[in-house]
Amino acid sequence: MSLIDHLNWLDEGIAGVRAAIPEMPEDAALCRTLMLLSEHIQTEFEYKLRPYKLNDSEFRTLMTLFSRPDGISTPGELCVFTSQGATNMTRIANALVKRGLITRGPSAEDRRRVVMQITASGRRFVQKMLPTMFPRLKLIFSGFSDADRRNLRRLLRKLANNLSQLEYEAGDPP
Amino acid sequence: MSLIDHLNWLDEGIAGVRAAIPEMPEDAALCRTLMLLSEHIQTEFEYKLRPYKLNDSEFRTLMTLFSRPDGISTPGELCVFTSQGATNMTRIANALVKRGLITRGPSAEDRRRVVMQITASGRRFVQKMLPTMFPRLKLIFSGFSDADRRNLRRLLRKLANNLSQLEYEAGDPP
DNA sequence: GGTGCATAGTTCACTGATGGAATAAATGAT
DNA sequence: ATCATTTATTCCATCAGTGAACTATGCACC
Repeated sequence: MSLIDHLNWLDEGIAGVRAAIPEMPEDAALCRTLMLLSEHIQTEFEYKLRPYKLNDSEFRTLMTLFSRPDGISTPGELCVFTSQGATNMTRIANALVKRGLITRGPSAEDRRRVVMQITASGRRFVQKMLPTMFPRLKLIFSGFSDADRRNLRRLLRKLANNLSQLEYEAGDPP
Repeated sequence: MSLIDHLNWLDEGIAGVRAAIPEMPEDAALCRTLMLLSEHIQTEFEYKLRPYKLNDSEFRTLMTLFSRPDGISTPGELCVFTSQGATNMTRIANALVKRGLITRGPSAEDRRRVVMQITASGRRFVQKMLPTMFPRLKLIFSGFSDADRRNLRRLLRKLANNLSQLEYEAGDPP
């Protein structure tokens, strides 16, 4: 079943539900569409990462370090940025250290802390691996005008804004 | 860290990567934004489902049956619609049957098949549970004009279209 | 009408990602 | 000096999801 067919079926399903519960907001379809798309993009990412024996959490962690001029961060900080628990971050760090992509050592200033830093080898790895994702990434947005991009960005940010409110109002865990 | 802060940080991160690898498409930020939003929406859904002891896979399966006038489907069909493997669908069906929300029996026409049908109790359950999700769902899209909705839908569909092509061209598993 | 192949579903054993509680080391506050 | 807090790690548990083997049924073809 193609993604488009799936979306069409989704709309039908929502319509079916609304036949029984008319108060159901149609926005549910947009939510599900978003989630379905995200799943596919995620699959796409993991498909490109598999040959490099990286999962997405490890990839995001490595990329966060790569994105910094000094290539440095701490587990606690990376937990926040990559939305991972501390337990996981330890495991991710183990994996990346074992592969020589990062180093891990105690911090000089605060010896409770651990400093993680991308290695030269890690940088080379990213330089080599990342570009292989570009062609398909471009295809995903093929046919998008600059206006489309701006529009999508604006709408997604609007959504993000509302979601933030939501979390605050209800005191949700995440 | 709020979602908006996270998105801003994400943009910075991408900018940092582009400093080292200028060919990196900025669309990566849109991808990640989408994924991040989807995660939050997912969290939101599961937050509302937890009190009912349902996970999202079970919920989607139940809703698919609910959306049909006759409330009937088969495991195979539900696998396609809910993007689950057959093994999982068996487990999901087990869980829903045990709770009396659906029935499961052999098909009359084709005795290889199994027929899953939502029960009256299952319908009542959905009627009671689903509306509790509406208020927050509405908040997520608060401030969205009809034009915004149409626009978002259009752009997401465009994305879906491109993603479909992608899968076809590369012969990916999903 | 029997043989062979395809389909549908289940079972079992496994993986892989994540989470929680308890712990250790270091820091800071009083 | 002591106690609470922060940071990271370890261990154990969970949960969704997967792959391979198996069963039962149906379909096609000769």
